[in-house]
Amino acid sequence: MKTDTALAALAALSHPTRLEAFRLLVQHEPEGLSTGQLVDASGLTQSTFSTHLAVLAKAGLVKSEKRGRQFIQRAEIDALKGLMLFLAKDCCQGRPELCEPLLAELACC
Amino acid sequence: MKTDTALAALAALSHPTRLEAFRLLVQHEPEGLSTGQLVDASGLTQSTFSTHLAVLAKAGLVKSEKRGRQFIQRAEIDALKGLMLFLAKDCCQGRPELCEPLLAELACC
DNA sequence: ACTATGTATCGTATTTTTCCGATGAGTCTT
DNA sequence: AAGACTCATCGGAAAAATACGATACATAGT
Repeated sequence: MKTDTALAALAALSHPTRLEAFRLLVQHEPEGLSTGQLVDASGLTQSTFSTHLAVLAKAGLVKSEKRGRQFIQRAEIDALKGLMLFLAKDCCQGRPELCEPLLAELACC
Repeated sequence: MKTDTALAALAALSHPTRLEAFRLLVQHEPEGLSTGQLVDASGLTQSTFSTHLAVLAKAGLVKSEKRGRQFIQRAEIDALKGLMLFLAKDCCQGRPELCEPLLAELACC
């Protein structure tokens, strides 16, 4: 994952509304949720949430698929994976010993 | 890791200057780097970089230790670990099967 | 065709972030 | 004690993010 991509993903997830939406979408993999359901869950205006969604989409964290007259939003697990790998490489590259405890904790889930 | 902590960490890392500084500090674990060295590497003004550093510190990603008249900055690997666990739990909790490929890739480092 | 529905986009006001120079508070050297 | 050094913080300007209502556009149902 390129640095710019990681930066966009970090920025996208650094907002409460967007992080919550993304987590919600991850929980609803692989069926996804319609934009309207996400708007309802957010408690925000439709237009405001739409711009948030656009940020997530631009960062590659969410993909939408048109179904009828609504859009089904789905979390891009691969993008999350890519972001985590990017972060992990910060400590793993050159310093593998720093990451072993991390991997041990991750293995628990 | 609490959601607010994760949000602060994500926001802190979502800026090019701060991400680069953090990666630099991780590479220099456990000796750390002085604030001045980080300023030089950033190419920014001392004051501007200082505010960036404060963001990283507030998010718990960097700890500083006074040594003589300079401050030695060190990356808080545990905070990074916590953030990665936070992100991992998004997909692992309830959906362990989504994380297995992630763990496989992480194991490579 | 007409109307209702679901969502994106535009325009804009408010807030927040980001950047800088200047200043201030410690610390070392002489 | 004086001067040089390291870094944080303040004040303010410029840029970006965030929120909203209004509008536009496509699709579904009648």
